[in-house]
Amino acid sequence: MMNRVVLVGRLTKDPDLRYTPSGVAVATFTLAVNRAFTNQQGDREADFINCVVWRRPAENVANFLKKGSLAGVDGRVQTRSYDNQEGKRVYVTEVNAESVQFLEPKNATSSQSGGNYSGNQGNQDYRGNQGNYGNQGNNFGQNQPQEKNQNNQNYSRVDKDPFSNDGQPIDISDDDLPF
Amino acid sequence: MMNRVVLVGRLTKDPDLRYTPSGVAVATFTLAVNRAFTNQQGDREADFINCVVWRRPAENVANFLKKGSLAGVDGRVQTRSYDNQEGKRVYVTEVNAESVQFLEPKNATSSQSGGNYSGNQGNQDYRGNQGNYGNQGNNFGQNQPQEKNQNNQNYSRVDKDPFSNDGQPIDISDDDLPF
Amino acid sequence: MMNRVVLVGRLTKDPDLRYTPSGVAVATFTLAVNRAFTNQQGDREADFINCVVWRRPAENVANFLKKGSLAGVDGRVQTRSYDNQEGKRVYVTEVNAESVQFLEPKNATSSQSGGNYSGNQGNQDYRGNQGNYGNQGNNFGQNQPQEKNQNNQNYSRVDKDPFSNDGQPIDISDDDLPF
Amino acid sequence: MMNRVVLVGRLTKDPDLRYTPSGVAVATFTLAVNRAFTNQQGDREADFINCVVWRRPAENVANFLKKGSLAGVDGRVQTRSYDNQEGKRVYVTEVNAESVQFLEPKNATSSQSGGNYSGNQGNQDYRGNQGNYGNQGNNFGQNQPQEKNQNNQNYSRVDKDPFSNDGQPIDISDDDLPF
DNA sequence: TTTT
DNA sequence: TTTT
Repeated sequence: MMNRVVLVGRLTKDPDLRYTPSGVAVATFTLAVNRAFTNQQGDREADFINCVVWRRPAENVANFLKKGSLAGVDGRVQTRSYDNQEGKRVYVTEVNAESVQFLEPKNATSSQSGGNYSGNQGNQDYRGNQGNYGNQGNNFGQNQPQEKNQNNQNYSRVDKDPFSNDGQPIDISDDDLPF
Repeated sequence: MMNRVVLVGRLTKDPDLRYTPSGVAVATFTLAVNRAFTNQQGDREADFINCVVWRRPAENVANFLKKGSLAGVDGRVQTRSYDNQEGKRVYVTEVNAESVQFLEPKNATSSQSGGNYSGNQGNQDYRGNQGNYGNQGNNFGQNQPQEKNQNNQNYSRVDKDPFSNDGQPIDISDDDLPF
Repeated sequence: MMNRVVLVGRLTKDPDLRYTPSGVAVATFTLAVNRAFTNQQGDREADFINCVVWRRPAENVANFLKKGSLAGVDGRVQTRSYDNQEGKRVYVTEVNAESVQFLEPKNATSSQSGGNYSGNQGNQDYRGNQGNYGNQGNNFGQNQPQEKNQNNQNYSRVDKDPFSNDGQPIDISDDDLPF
Repeated sequence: MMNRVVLVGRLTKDPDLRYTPSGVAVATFTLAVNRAFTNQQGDREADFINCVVWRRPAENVANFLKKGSLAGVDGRVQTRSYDNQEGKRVYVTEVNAESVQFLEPKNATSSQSGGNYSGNQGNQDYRGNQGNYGNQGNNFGQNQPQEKNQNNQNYSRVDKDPFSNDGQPIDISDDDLPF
């Protein structure tokens, strides 16, 4: 089967970075993607699309993107469900970002060249360099200049729905890792 | 901004065709898209992605696809929200299918060549050339052979969330048309 | 069948705008898209992808993009062939851009909000609603501030291969219109 | 930058499988993708898009696809150039297939469930299982039933342009590996 | 014939 | 050099 999404939009808020109990980074953010057309009232709407990104690119996203950043996402549409606090099954559709592209030019946040935070399709892995997957051809590892002040939390258990992180952390474990 | 999705999967149920008060066709269906990889337990999961399609292609979908049909979708990710019966705001992410491709070969349902039901990607054009929009190079208008028996309803008001059509039709009007 | 391409990259040169004998605008440009990974020598390469765009969006491209501009393209891969001056058949693969997104932020060339030049994705609609096709929700018609100085030619016959416009205009007629 | 292509079409010929001097599998094939719309003469054309796929998925393609097979490709547009026999530089645009999806249902060639030959974004690689990358969740490794009779060649040097394999093998070495 |  |  096939499943591919490409988005370009702006972060509605700073990304949210967390770690699974076993230490895997997960970042979530919402992209506002303005529609190309206007509605019947003549105004342009936007779609607000929830995105998840894992591991190294998650950390890059947390470090280099913030509210308002222009970013591109290449990934897959994913669905999951969980039982909310009222015991009702909730269905969630979101985008699993395999790579996130920073499109804020030269000036913004920090990166001097427009970074590419590629995710789990990592080519160089084939040559055996375990450990820095997702770090494809950019040098974020070496020089991470002036990182954003980040209030990223380190839960031992994080909210099942990373977008509604209303405090009570629940039950996303490593089982939710997409690999 | 950019927003593009391509999916290939199978319908989880027969598509649901409805009409807005002003007579515009809307079909909804869910595509099961098997993932290319297995989870930690070693089994292959699927994503269940809700899709909406409008106008002529909606009718083609209703006529030529059914539960289990293999179909391709080219469209956009869209989000909307509505207030449910408990007065709580519900956020929905779904795929607006601009074109739907029938991938069931020769034999199945009916179409002899694999039809392409192209949708509303030329949005502003729709007002005024009623009748052959979306009918791009296929001949579904002329020969719709052995249509599926269809129980499609014709509400004057349809459910705000077309995927949870639990009977009580609410408040989707022409305002929900994406053009 | 399905055919979808999404690209983000930079123009290698100013776009080239021409007109068919019947007055239809065609712009061509090449996008340099840097690869996410490095080659065996450790350096990052780029793909140089030829793009074609028709009608109103063609004019927008010519007016608002220039060498080095960051742009997004949503379109289809297309192939054609022609006989070159030695009578040899030449096969060409390029991207037909249905919409072009200007991603140069606020400052650059002109546009204040990042325009979206949507193209010919509603093909059959074009006959008859001349004039505002492709102008989806942006206001380029009204305010085209400080247009680039443009040396766009108006051939009565343009080169069959718009990317090798080596002077001798040949044989692209309206037959090459993708609709 | 971003670069994503999704195609569904039919193979115009049996795929061509070769090996680089160092033993890496490369398959090439051309997808005929029918256009959704008709040209001015009213007939439906097709695009003939050259595709390349590497390693394990290359072998799967060679084993399970043949002329006429319906297949989906998820990959990137790539460009390269080489000097032909007349010493003239030739520019090539093709699709690097990261994953290839077999869409021929139940009956055809062999596979009983519609295989997914995923390419070099292989998730399970992250856990260290070198050697069977690209084999994502399908079981082609174990049961490759009734393989097609294949005349696949094993050049020590293969043609620089894998699509014009006119006999004289030239100069594609491991340098052409996209990783 | 390539962009930052 | 094109597929159903």
